[in-house]
Amino acid sequence: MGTMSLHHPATDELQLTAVLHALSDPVRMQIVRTLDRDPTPRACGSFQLEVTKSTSTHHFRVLREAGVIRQQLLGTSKLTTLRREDLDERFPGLLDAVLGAAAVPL
Amino acid sequence: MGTMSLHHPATDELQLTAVLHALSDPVRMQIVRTLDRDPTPRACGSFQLEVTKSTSTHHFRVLREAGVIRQQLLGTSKLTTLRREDLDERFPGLLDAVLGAAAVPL
DNA sequence: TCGTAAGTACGACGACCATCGTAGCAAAGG
DNA sequence: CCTTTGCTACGATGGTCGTCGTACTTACGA
Repeated sequence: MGTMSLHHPATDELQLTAVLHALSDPVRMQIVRTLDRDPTPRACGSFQLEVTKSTSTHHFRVLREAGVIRQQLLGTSKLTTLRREDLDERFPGLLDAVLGAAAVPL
Repeated sequence: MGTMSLHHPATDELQLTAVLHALSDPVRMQIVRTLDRDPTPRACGSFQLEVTKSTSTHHFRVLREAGVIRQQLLGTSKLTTLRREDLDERFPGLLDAVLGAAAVPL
C-alpha cells in the first residue's frame, strides 16, 4: 500500500481560483520562487522554509493539488518541480506575471 | 461620524499575497471581471452577484483593502472602479494575466 | 541489522473566512 | 416629514486554513 502515486490535476482541470489561492501564501510563494530560480528537481527538505516539516508537507500538498508543482517519488525523497508548461498552456502569462510581481522590492 | 473616508492602501504598499488572496474568490473575481469589461464607475448594487447584500459588502471591502478596487462615496451609493493603473505600476502585467486566465473557458 | 534521514498521518488549536439575518444609518425624492 | 434606496454594522455559524507536536513509515547506508 505504501507506494501510491500522487494525485496531480490534469492541465485542463486547473482551476484559477485554486492556483491563486495556492500562491497567496508567503511560504508557498517562496517555494515557487525557489523552483523558478533553479529548475532542478529538488527534495522538499532542500527548501529553507521557516516552518516545521509537517507544515511544509501541508504547503507542498496545497501546491500540488492546485497543479502548481509536480512531485515524484525517489527513494525517501519527493522531487518537486514547477508545472510551468502546464500552467502556461492553461493560463498563458499568469505564472510569469506572478513571479515578476513577487520579485518587486518591498 | 457617518461620512468617513474609506481606507485605500497606497500604491507602493500593495501586498502581492493580499492581492492574490482577494482574487482567489469566485465572487470577487466576478466583480473584478465586471469592472474590467466596463470601466464605468458603478454602484455595488449594480453587480449581479449571487450573495446577499451584507456578503457583498464584505467582498467589496476585501477587494478595497487589498488595493484592487477604489470606492468613492456618492450620495447613498459607493462607486467602484478598478485600480488598474496602480496595480500595473506596482505589479506590471499581473492584472492582465489574471483577467486573461479568468477568461479561459472551463 | 540497526540507525538515520525524508516525509506522511493524525489530531489539535487558534485564527480567519464566507455566509447570512437583522437592525440601523444617511442621502435622495416625494 | 416620511419613505425608499443603498449600503453598513453587528453577531452568529459552519467551514477552512496555517501551524504545530507526536507517532509512524519507508528507504538508504554503515
